[in-house]
Amino acid sequence: MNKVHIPTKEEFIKGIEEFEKHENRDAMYKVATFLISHFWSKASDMADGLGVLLLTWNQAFYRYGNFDFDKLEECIKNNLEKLKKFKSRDITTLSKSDEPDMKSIFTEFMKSLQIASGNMEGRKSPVAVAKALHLLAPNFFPLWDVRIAKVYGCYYNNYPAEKYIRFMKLMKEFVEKVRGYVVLSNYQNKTLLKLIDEFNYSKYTKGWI
DNA sequence: TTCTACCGCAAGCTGAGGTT
DNA sequence: AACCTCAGCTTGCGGTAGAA
Repeated sequence: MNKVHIPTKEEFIKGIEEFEKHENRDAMYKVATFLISHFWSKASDMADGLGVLLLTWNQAFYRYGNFDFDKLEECIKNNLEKLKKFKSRDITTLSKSDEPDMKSIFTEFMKSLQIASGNMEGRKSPVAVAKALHLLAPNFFPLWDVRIAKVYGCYYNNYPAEKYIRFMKLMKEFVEKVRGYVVLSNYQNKTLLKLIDEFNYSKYTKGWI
């Protein structure tokens, strides 16, 4: 399915409500968001902030072994200028000319966030990359997981960066359609992309609605 | 009461093997 | 080529039943 199903306002809000009812790890998102914005441009502290989220939310992946914080710090340093630009952007401004930068940044984060030791050394996680990029540019990079990616026809077993770009285009359309559904200040100033992930997670990953 | 063994599970990934 | 399904992987933790 490559066509975006746009929910009604009622369905959308129901998804967000169910997420908040069932999912109690959301505190990590707030803490990590604060750390990233507070320590912006200090790559080492930013890496710690990302770690807060990744090692909790993405525990299903990192239970096999952690990523290397030094590598992540290096990756953030190398991409800080690009990240700064994306941070100030909204996904609705996404254009074809962004694709080379997005692709290279996705690929570099994929390398730096791979499992760094143990039997599963080298294993990569496109889901973790999206979480990291979203924290760094919360109005520009969307969140996904395997179930959500499949529903939107963006399953990432091959060419994950390309699939993520495809997913971004779909989420851009989603944002444009549901913009008027909610007043963000009623949702602890989460971004629309975060709320969309809560909806997607409730509907497609968990089947709560 | 405390120790032990066992079960179930987690905002996932990979590969093989299928279909379209 | 793209896409999907599903078993298998692997670790640490909380809960539980039963033994010591």
